[in-house]
Amino acid sequence: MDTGTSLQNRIPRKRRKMQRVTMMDVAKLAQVSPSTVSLYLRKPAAVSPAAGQEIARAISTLGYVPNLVAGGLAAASSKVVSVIVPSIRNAFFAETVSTLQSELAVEGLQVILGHSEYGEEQEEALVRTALAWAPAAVVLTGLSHSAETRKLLQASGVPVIEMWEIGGKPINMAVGFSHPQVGASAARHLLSKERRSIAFLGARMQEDHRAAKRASGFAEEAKRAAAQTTCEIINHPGAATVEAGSLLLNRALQQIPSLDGIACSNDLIALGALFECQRQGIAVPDRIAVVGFGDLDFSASCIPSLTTIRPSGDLIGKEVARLILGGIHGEQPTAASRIIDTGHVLIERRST
Amino acid sequence: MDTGTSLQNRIPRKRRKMQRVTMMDVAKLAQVSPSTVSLYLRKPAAVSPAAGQEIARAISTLGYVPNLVAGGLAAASSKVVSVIVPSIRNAFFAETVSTLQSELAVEGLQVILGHSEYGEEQEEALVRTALAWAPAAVVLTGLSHSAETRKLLQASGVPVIEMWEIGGKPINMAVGFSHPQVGASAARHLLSKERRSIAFLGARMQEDHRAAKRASGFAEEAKRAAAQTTCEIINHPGAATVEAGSLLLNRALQQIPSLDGIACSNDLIALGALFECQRQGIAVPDRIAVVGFGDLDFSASCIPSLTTIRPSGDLIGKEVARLILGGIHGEQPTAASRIIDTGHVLIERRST
DNA sequence: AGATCAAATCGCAGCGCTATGATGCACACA
DNA sequence: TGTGTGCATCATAGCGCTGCGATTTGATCT
Repeated sequence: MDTGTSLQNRIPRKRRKMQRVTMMDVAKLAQVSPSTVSLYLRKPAAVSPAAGQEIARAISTLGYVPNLVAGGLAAASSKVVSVIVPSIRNAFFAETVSTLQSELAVEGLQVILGHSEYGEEQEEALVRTALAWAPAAVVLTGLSHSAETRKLLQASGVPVIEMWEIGGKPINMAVGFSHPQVGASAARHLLSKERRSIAFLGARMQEDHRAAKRASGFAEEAKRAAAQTTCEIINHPGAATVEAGSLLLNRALQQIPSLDGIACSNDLIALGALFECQRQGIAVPDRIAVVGFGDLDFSASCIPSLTTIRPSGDLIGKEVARLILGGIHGEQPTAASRIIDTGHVLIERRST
Repeated sequence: MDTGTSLQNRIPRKRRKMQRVTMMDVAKLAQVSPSTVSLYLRKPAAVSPAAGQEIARAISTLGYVPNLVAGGLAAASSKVVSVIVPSIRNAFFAETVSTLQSELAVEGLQVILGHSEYGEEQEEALVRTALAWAPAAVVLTGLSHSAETRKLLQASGVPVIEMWEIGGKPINMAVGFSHPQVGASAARHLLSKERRSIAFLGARMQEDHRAAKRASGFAEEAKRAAAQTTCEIINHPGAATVEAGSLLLNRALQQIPSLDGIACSNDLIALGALFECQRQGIAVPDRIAVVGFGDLDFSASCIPSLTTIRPSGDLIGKEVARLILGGIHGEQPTAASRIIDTGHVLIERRST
């Protein structure tokens, strides 16, 4: 009614839940200032052993859990790395993400995950929310992104690492290998086995640009290396599954009756092709030689064991982690170290 | 020296980077207060259309990206869900995480990922950092956790969902299925095929409690259902791989020469067993029937196609998302809806 | 004893946002 | 004309922490 009311309302209304244990509570119990607690948490060595012990004791008796959200806000960069992959169901990326997560966890960094499902628009939305976390770094898959995505990332000033592909110009840093070269290796291998009617079997290549590049690398090498070679690229619009492998093999046989060698964009497809051969009584490698890609779990054990190209998702994860951690420790990557080629290895087994 | 120095230092030193576009910048450009911008971002309907348009325009011209870290701090709960799985390389969990991530992304929630590698200590550390993010929910795998982990979670007041297992008492909510029942289903199926010398082949069962429960469910059902049944549980200490499947099959044959049926804790192991049978000329299912678990990508396509139990990691992801989103919208789960049984389905194929 | 210096500790001012009421305003009612 | 109602908008007070100096302490030197 009267102005007294508004004066009364000046009484600070506590929004504080009085629940969460804060750094101040720890400080109080340990008889030091909050700053010292903060310092202890970040660089324990900078605090005297006595105070450190006191603080440690207080933390454990109170069950204090630091609030990284507050820390991130205050420090203007959160201890988070945003990782965007096409699909975590894909064993390639699962391996990389797994390794990356483990390596980053050592330094207290968290991985925030997103799947683009091979869509640039989806990726853009993911990048947008990723940046909203003021992450320590953003990790993307491949070098193809929408213009807007690039702009967003560039404007943010956040370190960006593109993985699983090199060969174009990265936004900032890249860790991976050349997909055309992988295709070329597969082609060379088949040609070295005297195969002259060959095909590349891939899935979803309209969206999966990396698979498409493996395919074109394959075709170009085939054309370049041997004049009288028949070479086809065959695409399955759906996902790269074992079943797709069967389908693709049949289509390849239809298109090239004399087919004697195939390279697959994924070991799952290769496995499907192997099964289909078995079903139809086609001898592998005598009649058809098969090269896969990925060196998945089963590839060494299947029948016949699968010749394949290992891209080393593991190593990619490690290198990405190294770049991120280096950046956090203030290292400026040199021009050379901005692009890391993890290479690929062709593992010859019984299927060729 | 004199007090003047400290007075001079009173001049506020700006730490502000003057880089990041903030909500205030948007407000200024749109000629409204920051509060209105915030309101618009959270509930656009509460703002007048005119102001809304103005704000939207300002956001896009400035390229404003909201800072979720600041938002999380102010709102005392961040738009993050922390998910901890044993391993993302495992196709089961990859599937669940993938679905969960997609479902949560719709409402602007992010997934933070951690792998426990089947270690309770690791899990505890992960839970600790997870809580440091004041997440909207924490999702764990399984019902077995260290006492400290339970305490931490309970004290935090954050909603906790345990997935991929039901049958014990969850911390809060659980979505999954009964592993002993899965084992029992496998046993019943083998028994129904007149198999009486059977084995359960599992990997890493000292750490993977869920696999161990499938094994014991299998053994118990075998014992219960038929008196003259020979039944062994065979464990491989390493990871569940195709190669482990080969090894395990051989060990099983050694221990039970009359072996005529196996159940595997994972389709990868089953595939390995299948390959080993093929190598040794053992007819499947005539001599040995094989049941898997997981219904992985290859299971329908391998030779012979694999009878397996589908746990539906997809559905688990969906239900977990539903619980989380319900909680965010203020729904209080009833006692019944706290535990969701997603069941399992035995898919009979040619291997039995 | 007094001066000097490094190490340890502390106080302050934000980080960018949201929650909470308060305020302003147009319109309808008495 | 004065008052109530409801909507749109706003000002304020933090959320819990860190970065930056400033200050204190204790040891060493002159």
